[in-house]
Amino acid sequence: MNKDRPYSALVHRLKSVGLRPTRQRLALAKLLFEAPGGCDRHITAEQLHVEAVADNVRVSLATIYNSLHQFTEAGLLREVVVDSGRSYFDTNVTDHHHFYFEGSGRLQDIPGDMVQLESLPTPPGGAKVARVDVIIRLNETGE
Amino acid sequence: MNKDRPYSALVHRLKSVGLRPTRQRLALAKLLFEAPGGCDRHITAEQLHVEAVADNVRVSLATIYNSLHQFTEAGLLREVVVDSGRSYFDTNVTDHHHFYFEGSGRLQDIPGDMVQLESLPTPPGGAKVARVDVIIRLNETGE
DNA sequence: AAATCTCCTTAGAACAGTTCTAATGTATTG
DNA sequence: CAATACATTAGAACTGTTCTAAGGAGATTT
Repeated sequence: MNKDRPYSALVHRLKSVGLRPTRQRLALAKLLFEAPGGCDRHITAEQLHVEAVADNVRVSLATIYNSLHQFTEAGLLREVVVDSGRSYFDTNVTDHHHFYFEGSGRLQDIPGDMVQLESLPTPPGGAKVARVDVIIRLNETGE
Repeated sequence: MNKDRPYSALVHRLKSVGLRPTRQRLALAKLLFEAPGGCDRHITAEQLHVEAVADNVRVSLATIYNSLHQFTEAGLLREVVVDSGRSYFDTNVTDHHHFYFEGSGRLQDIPGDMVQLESLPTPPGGAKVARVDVIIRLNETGE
């Protein structure tokens, strides 16, 4: 498809959410959204930093955190909290839930329509539901 | 075998899960399980430490962490992960879920039977379901 | 392209929550 | 009561994240 042409899909994507398409943001967006294999990713800041460095992208950890938060703010990523002390960022921003492998710390998507919630209780005190997270915590047996 | 006088229900409770009823553990158990009001609690290590000190219980933060983990291990507490960077411990170990007020960081129980999950997907690779967490994240409107 | 403005990136320090260490203290056992 | 095994402690260390202040780079105007 298109390579590093000035107006690649990523440049557009960043601009459309009000973010300047800087070198760092583009490189990170490429790693996040155009990973080989194209599947959805669950990545920590540290992991993304390692990937960036391995890909000869000179980027500081601070920028990784800045970018991840900006992308999340812009709706390009979703933050998943399953483990205190680590934040995962999910490139799948559609409605879905997660398996969490407690042994390895790995996350796996569950399509939204595979978990049916009924009789959701009314939020107290006029609060609005921001999101419903369903996390199925798994213990690896063997593997 | 009848050496233990029923000095308190808490002593018994600790012994029955294989924990020595030391002063510190007893004091913390009292704060956790016999709080005035008797309602279920969602507490962080730091909060419990403040309460202990306020109650003239001399206990170090390290012991708070040790005890919270031991209690959790023993099934007396349940750890709830809703926010990376903070661990909540829940005195309600029955099957239930949570409202999470994102603004204030407050947790509120939802009885287990008020959330009906159907068509739970099969865990991949022969993994066992350890627990299913449902977290309804709320935005406070007003206040 | 130069000037300019604004935003971005950076290294390292700072920070919060948690765990570790190793010395001392205490409940239990014999 | 002595011996033993486990518990507690203060503080250091560690991890993941955020902050700071200075220089760098994209956008805009000339």
